[in-house]
Amino acid sequence: MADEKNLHTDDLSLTEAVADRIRQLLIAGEFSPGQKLSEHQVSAHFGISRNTLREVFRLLTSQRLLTYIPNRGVFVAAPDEAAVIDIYRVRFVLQRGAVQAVAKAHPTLIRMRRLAEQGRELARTGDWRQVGTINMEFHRTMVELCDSPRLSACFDLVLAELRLVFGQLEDSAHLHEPYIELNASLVAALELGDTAAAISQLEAYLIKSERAVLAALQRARR
Amino acid sequence: MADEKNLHTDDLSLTEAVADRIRQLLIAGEFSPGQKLSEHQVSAHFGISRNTLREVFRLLTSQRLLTYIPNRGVFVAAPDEAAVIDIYRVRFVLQRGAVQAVAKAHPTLIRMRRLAEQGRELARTGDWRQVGTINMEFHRTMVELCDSPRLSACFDLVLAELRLVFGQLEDSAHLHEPYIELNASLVAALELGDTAAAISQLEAYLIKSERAVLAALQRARR
DNA sequence: AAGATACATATTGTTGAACAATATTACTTA
DNA sequence: TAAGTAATATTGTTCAACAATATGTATCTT
Repeated sequence: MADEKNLHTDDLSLTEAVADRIRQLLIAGEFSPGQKLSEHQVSAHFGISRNTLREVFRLLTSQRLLTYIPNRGVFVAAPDEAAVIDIYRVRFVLQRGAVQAVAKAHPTLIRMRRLAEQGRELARTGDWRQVGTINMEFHRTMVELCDSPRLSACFDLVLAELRLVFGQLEDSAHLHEPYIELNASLVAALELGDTAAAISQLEAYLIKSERAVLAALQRARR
Repeated sequence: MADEKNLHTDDLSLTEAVADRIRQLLIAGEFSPGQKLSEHQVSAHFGISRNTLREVFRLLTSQRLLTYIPNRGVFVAAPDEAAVIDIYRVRFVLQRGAVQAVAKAHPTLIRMRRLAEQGRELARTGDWRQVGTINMEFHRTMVELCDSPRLSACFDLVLAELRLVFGQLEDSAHLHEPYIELNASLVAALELGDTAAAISQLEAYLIKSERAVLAALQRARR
């Protein structure tokens, strides 16, 4: 891979800039799970010192994107089946919490509707990568219904982990396809204030999605 | 304050050991909120290098116990009213999620019952610091009903933040007193499998507790 | 006296080299 | 082949240095 240097900008410290960049790469699946990241190599690659890189590693480790083994170094996280199950458990609790917390006519609902429609359009064009991005954004927005920065931060972490899983899969492309319609009807239920319906839609979505991810993960591990 | 050195042990890296120690101090209210922590001073205090300390700061910042302002340094977090409100929002979503997720006769229920009783006994002795610790432990355990390491981790973060708030208060002593009985009846409802009752107990608890903390915080800020 | 300016000082941001402690690899020998 | 040992590489941590930014102080102006 070609070296990347001068990531430093005015508003972002070098540490944060490199952390953002590595997070990007991780989410995009540019590393293989479990791969070792040597301090020497990586610091040379980004043209930064080992000391600075170690701060970066601490940051990403606290976000569960890297795994840290004392005296052995830092490795790309390799979420296994248990991790996926746990991630979906978090999603269920947080997203159900959002549905139960939403006041009818919450302004954020409008953004959700727009994203749901955007997903539909993109699905027609067949740009599945984009569909995935929009789908994630849809669910992120759902959690913002809670108006809770801490819940949103927690949710962002697990979504990033989930993207790490997607990066491991060969065929993550169609993983979002069947859910576009579910998103739309979920929004509809929320707009009507029909909490019970929204929850069952959500639960259906999460169960299906979890199964698909687990299956794809097992296929990939073969 | 007397210097503390040689925190290094076999199983804990120096960075982690110092992070743990500072977290302890923060939770115990040994620093004042908003207080600046200078790299020079603190690294000298613990007998570690600035580089290592910076890793520590990154860890604690990611746990919201410290606040980081670029080029200005690191400060003890000073959770305000908005933070408290948000913390209780997280608690409600996570703990309600736990109540809704619990299978009857979950082994963890036994630990909750034991903690509830322990709280009762300690209340009689009047050791309010211990009562507070046990109460926290009770609620931590409740979230463990989810069997989700990620949810527990998230909950641990907000509980630590909450303790930071307590540290700011003059009279945090009796802040746990009225809730001991509520904890006991909450366990009772869970053991009976009466989810609805458990949720309303929980909600009552959280609302009262939130109000008390907010009031005490405003008093302390005066 | 209040406010702006410029200088001096302290703090943070980052680096590179160094060395001890721990892992990994390669090699030797039974 | 297996075990043991030496050689090598990597991590853990420190230190000293310097640039960039922030803070404090003395000075000047009106």
